[in-house]
Amino acid sequence: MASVTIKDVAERAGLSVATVSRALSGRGHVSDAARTQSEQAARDLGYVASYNAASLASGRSKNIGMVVPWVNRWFFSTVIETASTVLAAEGYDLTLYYLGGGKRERDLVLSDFLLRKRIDGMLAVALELDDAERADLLRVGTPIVCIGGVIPGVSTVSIDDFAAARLATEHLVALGHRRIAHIGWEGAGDFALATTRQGGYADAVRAAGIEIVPALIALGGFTTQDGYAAAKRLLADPRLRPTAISAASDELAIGAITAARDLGLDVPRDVSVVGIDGHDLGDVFGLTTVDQHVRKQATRAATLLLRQLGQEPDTREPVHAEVTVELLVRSSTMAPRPQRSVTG
Amino acid sequence: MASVTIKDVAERAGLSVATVSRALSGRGHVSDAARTQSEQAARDLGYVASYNAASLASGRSKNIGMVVPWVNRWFFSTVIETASTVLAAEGYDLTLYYLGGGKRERDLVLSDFLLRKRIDGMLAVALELDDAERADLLRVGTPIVCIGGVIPGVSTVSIDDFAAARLATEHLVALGHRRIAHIGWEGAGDFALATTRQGGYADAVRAAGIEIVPALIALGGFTTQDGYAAAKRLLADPRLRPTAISAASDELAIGAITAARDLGLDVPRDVSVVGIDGHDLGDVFGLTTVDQHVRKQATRAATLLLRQLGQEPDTREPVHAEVTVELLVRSSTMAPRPQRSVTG
DNA sequence: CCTAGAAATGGAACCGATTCCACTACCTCG
DNA sequence: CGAGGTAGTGGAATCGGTTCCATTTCTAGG
Repeated sequence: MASVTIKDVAERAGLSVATVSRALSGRGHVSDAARTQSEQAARDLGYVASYNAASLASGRSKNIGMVVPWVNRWFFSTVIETASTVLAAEGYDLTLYYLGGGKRERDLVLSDFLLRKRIDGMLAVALELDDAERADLLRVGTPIVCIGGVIPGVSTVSIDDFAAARLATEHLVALGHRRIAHIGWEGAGDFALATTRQGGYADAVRAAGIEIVPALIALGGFTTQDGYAAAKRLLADPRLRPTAISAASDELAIGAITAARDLGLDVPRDVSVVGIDGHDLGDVFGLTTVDQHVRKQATRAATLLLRQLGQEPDTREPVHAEVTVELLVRSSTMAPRPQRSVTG
Repeated sequence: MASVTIKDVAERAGLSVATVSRALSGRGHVSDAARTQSEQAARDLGYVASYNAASLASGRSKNIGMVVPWVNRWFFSTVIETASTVLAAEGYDLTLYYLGGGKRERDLVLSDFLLRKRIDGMLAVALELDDAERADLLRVGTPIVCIGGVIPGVSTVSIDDFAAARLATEHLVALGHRRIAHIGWEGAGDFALATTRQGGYADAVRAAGIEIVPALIALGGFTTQDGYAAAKRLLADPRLRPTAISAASDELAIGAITAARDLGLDVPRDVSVVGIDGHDLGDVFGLTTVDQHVRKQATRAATLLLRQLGQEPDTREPVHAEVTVELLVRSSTMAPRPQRSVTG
């Protein structure tokens, strides 16, 4: 009820409030004796500093805001878990701002919550900003690190989406595939990744001297269900069927594999499938993929943000870190079967 | 930089700080004129109240803490998304405490963060407490609502795990299965669900006059990978093979379905699989399951917590809400094939 | 031996809101 | 017409820390 304050601790320790504050927070000069007594008294009374009072007085809140467009998708939940662990180790809490609701919620989060002084810094995951929003955020001066997508003026950690998709698709090309489909998403809203992954696919196909066939490109949502539906459409007609699918994410790829099986097709004998992510389930599905080392990205982003918090505001410089991706060959890809229809 | 405070707003509106505070927070009596002026001035200046200052003064922080043992699992990420949406609509932020790290992190969260006065209330997901921890939490007096698992003295929203597992297993029994395996987890740590789901399975089997075969019960982790591994073991030997699997979660069930397919078995012809959850992917995998209406559980828990926050501390009574489950029959279950070896 | 500078400490201002209290102006009811 | 309430408002205390500033003590350098 009547919670224990720093005053109580000071009284018990026989010291002033100021000294106890310095002793417990580790700022300023305090004798060993004073430190020991303060700590002992705090422990005896079960004292924990009120974050609100400390924040108000010091301007530091020991809290990081994290903006995510989804939680219930592998990439995002993995980033949340990883970043949370890194931040917790440094004594930071993590307040989650989920943009699921739509445009109104999005505006509210972006315009309000940075101003409320509840957070010291912000981790934004796969957030695409328009110019006005970007200007607003920069004006506030709160350190921001984005994961996924490069935003000018804001520190970012990301992969080269274009290169990742090209790497995945080149793997199929190298195996001898000529009829390669793409399952991905439209480049819109919060998703800057979009166009670039589709671009990487197109680049690899074109570089192999293969013509782009619009009918082999299925753009839609991000979920496994979307991948399933897209693959069902792509694989429906045996005459038009691609021999391989390059998916923009592992979730789409897993959906595609499931769809192929439901159509009675064997993966990889009838159709090869490659994804991008390094999804935990890739193992179970034998999925060949381009690992984007999500945990490393998240760790690096959190670490970068913490480092920027330690710097003077005017010495902070936007940093762009790029994590290298890696092709992980498993059992969902192989050379296409020789087809009579192709060459007499 | 020099952020705008309530004082600035008061000056611009030509009112006292006290009146502006009342006008903007909606507490106490304020004339329409004063309200309008305050709001206008606040808008002009782009004023947003500092949550820290408001919390310190009022004792209300407009922030809810959410304790989760995982983020990267369907049940948990779905609860997070849903609760976040409900809370945001009422102006509450959500601070996430991820217990992934282990015992030390867990202790830290439970002993520290409630005392820091950063949160008004707590949503705990699938958290099992020992007596000492429970006593500690109750002493603090912060409203708590748990999702999954019933804790005495604390409000909970949950399903009847025992009944859910029995319902799933009874479905298999009704189809004529006699050799029914169970994939689940040990009842330990944060997981009170455990024993009861296993219990429901056992109860249904026993009620059908079938003897429990220990070799048909595979207990392990919670992930799809775990389900895959367990099913591979259970289905390996054709002579010992069960005709149906009752899994304690949809993720385990999806792993089991994948394992069966990899073994060249047809689901449901060779082996039926049923899960518990209502997982979004159930559709794609044609999974028969017991839907536990996770979003409804999360909504109810968040709503309940908000209601308790509105009540006087001494009028709060622990509430136990139970959400009813529902069998969802899809295509992963059917009657077993007649087997020569069984009867003549 | 004297003095500059660092270490150690306490008093008090301060962070930015909320809310208690006192006061005035009006209403209403007996 | 006077008493009791309620609406509307501002001044000032308050929440619980942090940190500036002043003071004292100690150490080291000249």
